[in-house]
Amino acid sequence: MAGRLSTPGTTVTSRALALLGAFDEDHRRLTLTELAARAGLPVPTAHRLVGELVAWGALARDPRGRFAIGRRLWDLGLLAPVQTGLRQLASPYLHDLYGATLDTVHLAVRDGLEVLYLDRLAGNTSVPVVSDIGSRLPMHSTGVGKVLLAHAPPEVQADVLSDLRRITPYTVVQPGTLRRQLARVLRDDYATTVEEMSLGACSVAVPIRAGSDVVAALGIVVPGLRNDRAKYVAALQVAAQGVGRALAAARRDPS
Amino acid sequence: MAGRLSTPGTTVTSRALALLGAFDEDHRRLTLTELAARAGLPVPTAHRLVGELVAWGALARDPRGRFAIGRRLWDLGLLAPVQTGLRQLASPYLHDLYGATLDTVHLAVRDGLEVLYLDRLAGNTSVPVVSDIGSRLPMHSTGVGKVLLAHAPPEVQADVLSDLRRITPYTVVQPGTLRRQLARVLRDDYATTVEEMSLGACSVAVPIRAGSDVVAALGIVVPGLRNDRAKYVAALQVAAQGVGRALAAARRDPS
DNA sequence: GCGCGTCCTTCCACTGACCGGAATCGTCGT
DNA sequence: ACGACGATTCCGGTCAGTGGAAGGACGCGC
Repeated sequence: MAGRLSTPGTTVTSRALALLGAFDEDHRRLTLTELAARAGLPVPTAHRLVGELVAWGALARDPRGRFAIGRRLWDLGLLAPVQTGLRQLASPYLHDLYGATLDTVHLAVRDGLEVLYLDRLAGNTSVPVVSDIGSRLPMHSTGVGKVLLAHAPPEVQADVLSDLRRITPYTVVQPGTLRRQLARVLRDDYATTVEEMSLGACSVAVPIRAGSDVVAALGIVVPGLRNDRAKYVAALQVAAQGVGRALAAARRDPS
Repeated sequence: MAGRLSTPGTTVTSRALALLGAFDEDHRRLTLTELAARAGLPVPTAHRLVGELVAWGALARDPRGRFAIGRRLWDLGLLAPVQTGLRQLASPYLHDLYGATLDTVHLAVRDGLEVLYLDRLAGNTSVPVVSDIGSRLPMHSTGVGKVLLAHAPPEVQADVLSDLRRITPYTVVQPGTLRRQLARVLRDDYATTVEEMSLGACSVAVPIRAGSDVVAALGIVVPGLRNDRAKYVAALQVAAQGVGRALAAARRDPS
């Protein structure tokens, strides 16, 4: 009366990964039962797998017996190639930029149809900023997103343009309007948003290039854009070019 | 003539984890064959498991067909509880400190018998700094290490004191000397090093407290320590107290 | 062009590691 | 004391995983 009832086709590995996938921004700590439910596994099965994950250090138990992502996965995550390298290289330039403006500064790359934020220096202003390191936001409503979208392959652009969600009253939801904006981004080599992601927040962003490819974007969030737009664009471009040169230098050296 | 020859006791999960564990600081990119060898698995077995890991996003293939840690593991790593929370909370204070001094600033915790660096703002000076985010260094030769060691449980202190590796000619390798320094750290509430980790680099560090527990350390690396030591200590303590207050506030609020 | 070395991928029959319902064991709150 | 809930342990049936062998896909030297 025992036997295996798991739906065929499910591998052990995929189950272990499902357990890891049960954690997200809003669920950093889970009990075994929650974990099993979120991963779609029976409790005893989850128990055994989780035991192995904990033994290895992928998960950890907190004092209350709940589970969380372990330190070893944190270590591994830092080894992820593109992000870490880029983040480390760009870090000093981000700080320079932050020092010069004291506004919130972002480093982001495209991940599928979204923007992935690799780093953020939080400005001390009270501008509402929703991004956070590791978070993803839509491309059509952020400065860095527009830059990355403008340089993305046509099929990505088409996918994004076909589903423009409204986020604030000022979000651009007309494909035609956005397409025109993207053309302008290519021409001017920078993008802006005005309260399109959150009210009271405007942004300017520029591309970061490795050779001729756009590999990331650098952005700044400010309370408003008056006549000082040129100042921000200039500071951003200096920083972006610095990162680009550092990237090129690093690419020649190791790999 | 097929059959299973794997040594009994090895689980699928442990093999998948062994594959992840094959990556480290010096091996960020591996071919399938290297991966299999480092994980101690036959190539076909590694091939199948790696396929699942890639499908899930734990690993990624680069253009040359080699494997590396994937973006999804990077995401997960950011969810690791202690570090992320502390890092996020401390971030603005680190930036303030960096802005005030323009020297390299560190946030670190104790991990076993070593110091684990959670964050670093790289100063633009040319002081040789060996630490990096996620890296581990010995406790007896770094400023943050001495702070954390001074507040560590006696058995940890004993373990560390029993094996003081020499790193530079100035590294403290006499247990008695270090013990006296630790006592002074407790009295003065800050620690210093003078070229004990790398030549040309000195450091000052202070503890970060949550309540009365020391949970982390804040340090700064400078080219030399003259009469300005007091200035650094004061700046560090202001920042550390700020982080401590933020920690206390955060602890009251959510979980 | 051709042989050779290296690495990647597919195949497939055997079998022991995994599965999960059921039962047991804490540990709460009432 | 008792019920409710979650964490553990048990254990026999079975199928997912195993890995040697064979087949490709390159790249390189001659």
